[in-house]
Amino acid sequence: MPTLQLQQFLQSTGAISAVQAVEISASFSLRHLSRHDFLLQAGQVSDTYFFISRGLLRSFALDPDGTEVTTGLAGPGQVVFEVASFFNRTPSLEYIQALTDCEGWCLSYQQLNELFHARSEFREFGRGVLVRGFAALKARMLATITESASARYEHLLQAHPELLLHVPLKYIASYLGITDTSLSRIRKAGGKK
Amino acid sequence: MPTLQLQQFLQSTGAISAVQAVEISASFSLRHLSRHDFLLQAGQVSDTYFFISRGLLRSFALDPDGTEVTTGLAGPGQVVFEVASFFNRTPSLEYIQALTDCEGWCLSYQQLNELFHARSEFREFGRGVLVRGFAALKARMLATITESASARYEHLLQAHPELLLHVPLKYIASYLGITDTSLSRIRKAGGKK
DNA sequence: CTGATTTCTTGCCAAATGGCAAGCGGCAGG
DNA sequence: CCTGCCGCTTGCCATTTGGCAAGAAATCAG
Repeated sequence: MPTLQLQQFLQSTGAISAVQAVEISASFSLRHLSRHDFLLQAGQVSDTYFFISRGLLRSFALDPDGTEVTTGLAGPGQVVFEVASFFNRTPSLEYIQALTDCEGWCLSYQQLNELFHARSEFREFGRGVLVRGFAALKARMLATITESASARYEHLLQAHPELLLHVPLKYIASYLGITDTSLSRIRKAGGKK
Repeated sequence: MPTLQLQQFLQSTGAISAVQAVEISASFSLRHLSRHDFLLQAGQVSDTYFFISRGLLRSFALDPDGTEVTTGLAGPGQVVFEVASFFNRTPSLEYIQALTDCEGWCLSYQQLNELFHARSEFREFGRGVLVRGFAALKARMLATITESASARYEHLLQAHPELLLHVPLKYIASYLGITDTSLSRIRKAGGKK
């Protein structure tokens, strides 16, 4: 099984050795998602810790009016799951949906917990993933406050140009905190910021 | 020592029993901060896991222009530390400063890690704290995108009316993602949102 | 292949927010 | 005291962003 990407990911926090990564990766199971499939729906308890090896996923919530708000975008090399729902075993407020056909490796809550108990290095890794996600969200929050919409768009493009190929404009817009109309105008204005 | 608040906090995630809370709380040491003291400065490695028993603290970052942006506000019953710096042992990008005289209980990184190794229930607790903080930040991010500035202000007031007493307007404004001028106008407009 | 839907753009105007500067009032330190 | 800084407000106007609607373009499903 081509678990190389997964093994590299397991080593990415520095807590897990190459040998350990091979052993741990054996606990994951392969899963495919078709475009538009939901990995998680609001009301369910998130029970899949999903490492993406191929494809793009989007998480979103509904605001009081029922409008979808994109809360996250993820591609190969990232894990997706709803942190609060997964660890607290509470119903999720968010949806996670495949934007393209996807392939990845997953663990259930129970499997992850068993690994946590059995392997302290995997615990460390798990914490590292949480901390990384936390820091990324803080950075995004800060950018939302300090940068203009067009600057945030430019940065997203530089960091993840692949998104533009498969993610409808409106999803990117709500991720950036603006409307699709505004994003269209920002793109028209082009490089001149 | 009046560690009651701390013990209650330790029990708040459900992972730690009352008896365990008493034992664990003994590892914390009391610390006082005077108004304007820094618990952490940018460039330092966050090494204090600080549970607030009295007083208010503010965390902030500097944007490229050198303007302070309030990234967090915390009071009694909350812990403050810079997650990424603390766990990754990297220099912090943020400052944490006392807005009023403060009292609280703290652990160093080493002490916290020793407790993690010695006590699985404290590990669970630690994860719970991280997850809680993560969920709170996600909620704040979502509100920043979906709600108007005045709505965000009203909600902050309802949730933490005590802040208004000790936190200068400009700090609250940058926490909400607006200028102090705009916040002043929002307050003038009053209840009518 | 083709009709239907979704996605994207654009024009017009309104609403929200920012930038700057002046002014006021209180509080702190000399 | 009294003086100076700090915090807050306010007026004026510019900029950003949103709401709505129409139309063009791309994409999807049968």
